[in-house]
Amino acid sequence: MKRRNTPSKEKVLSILKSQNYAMCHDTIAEQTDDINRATIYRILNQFCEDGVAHRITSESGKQFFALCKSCNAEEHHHNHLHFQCNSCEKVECFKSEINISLPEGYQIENFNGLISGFCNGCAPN
Amino acid sequence: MKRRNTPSKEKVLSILKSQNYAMCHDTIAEQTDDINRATIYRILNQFCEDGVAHRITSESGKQFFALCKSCNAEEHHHNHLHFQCNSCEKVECFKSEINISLPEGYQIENFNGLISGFCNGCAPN
DNA sequence: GTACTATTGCAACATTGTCGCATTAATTTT
DNA sequence: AAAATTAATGCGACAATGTTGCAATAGTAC
Repeated sequence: MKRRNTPSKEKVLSILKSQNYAMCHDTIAEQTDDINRATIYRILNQFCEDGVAHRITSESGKQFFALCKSCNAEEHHHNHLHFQCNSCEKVECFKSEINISLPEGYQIENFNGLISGFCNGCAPN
Repeated sequence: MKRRNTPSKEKVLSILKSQNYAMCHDTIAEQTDDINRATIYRILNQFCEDGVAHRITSESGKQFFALCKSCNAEEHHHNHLHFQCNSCEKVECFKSEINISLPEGYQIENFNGLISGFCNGCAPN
């Protein structure tokens, strides 16, 4: 299925690009002119399939999306950790890749690693 | 608030004990005699508060619960990775603790690390 | 046994994401 | 440039999962 370029996709992409944080659906929606909910979800899912963005599932189960640096539809490398602040709820990507070793016979498809706590700005004291 | 011991709690605890895997709400529910949905959720949340169990959020956002080895209400240590098989959907705890280092000023409250892929039994060839 | 209050069941609700289908519009073909 | 093809969209309904308020029930301490 060949992708088409549309104003909605460009808009969502530019919103993702404009932030240094991973974003969730509703934050993205706030910044658009009434793109339909379902459409935003579909666009985000497409971005993940195409290696444009990656998905982070937060502890509450909510999905966040961040642009990929060097992925494409064939190769995703997301063995980095994410951090979500329990106060401001922002989700950010940490740089360092973590080393994953699996037991014999296991195959990895994806890694979702999320630290939660308090970020620099929100930490008490 | 002082905890009380009830048949429902004992039942849920014994179910968790009986498995080497983390379990989700519906798998637990299947093994009980009609304990109310909400009650099971409340019991599981209590176990997490009390350091009896820990919660793993799967990629789809669904919660899984596994017994803690050496936690209590004050101290939880769950810097280990979990693995969910995309085929049989079982969630297991891996032994090795991972080393988490945070930027200056950040505070960790919890870590949710989930590898997904195919387990030994389900991996294609 | 009584008093106190944690726990339970029930029903309603909240949140988040998905899906089918008719319509619209991006892209290719003529 | 017009027609044809089909991906993308909007809408509404739905699914899945978890939470909450409230009245009834049942542990626990005395």
